[in-house]
Amino acid sequence: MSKLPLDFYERDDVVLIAKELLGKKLCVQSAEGLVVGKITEVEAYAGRNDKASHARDGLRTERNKVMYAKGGTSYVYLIYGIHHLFNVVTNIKGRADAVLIRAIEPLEGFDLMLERRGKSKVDKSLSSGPGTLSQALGINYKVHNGLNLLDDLVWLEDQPCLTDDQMVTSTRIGIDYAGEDALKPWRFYMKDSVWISKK
DNA sequence: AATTAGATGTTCT
DNA sequence: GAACATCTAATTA
Repeated sequence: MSKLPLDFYERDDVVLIAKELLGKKLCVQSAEGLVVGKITEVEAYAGRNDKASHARDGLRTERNKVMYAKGGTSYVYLIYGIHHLFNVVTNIKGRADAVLIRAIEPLEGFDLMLERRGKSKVDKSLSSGPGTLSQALGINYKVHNGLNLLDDLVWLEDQPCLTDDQMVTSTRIGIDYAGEDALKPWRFYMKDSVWISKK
């Protein structure tokens, strides 16, 4: 039930933090109600030496500037003109690491998620994918970008970490433009979960 | 079951 | 103007 503290986010190892985020609870409060999901799939993006990151080569733009904020900040942006992707900024201020949340298992607020997704049944398609999860949680890049995850709008709650044999490691999705960095094994998902974007 | 195409809008060259 | 950390429906097999 306790929120992840600043210390958790400000460490200098995105890959480790990404792995530890598996199984944690992601909570979003809105006027319509509270929605909670368990994180089942993540990807790590490093501020340095990672061509797949928006912050590659120290690049600083209007869009990615929140990646340089302190750990425990949200980074939400629009992709393909349609989907809102939710990231957790990590590392200290000035170091642009981030973890992309790619899938969740719904825990609370089923009705609200179904309504927002225009669905009538709870199944894998409700929130297994970075775009659909944001829709289910009501995350919008104009509203939820640059928020402090220690506040009461969007936050993460602690849960036991998984062991390495409870997770699967793979390359990241949709970053073919990144050259050899596309081969980095920085995507992690829960082995025994159905709530995964794809194997 | 697997592959393809179209949607959509913001950012960066 | 091209590319983009995607999803879905429609098409092909």
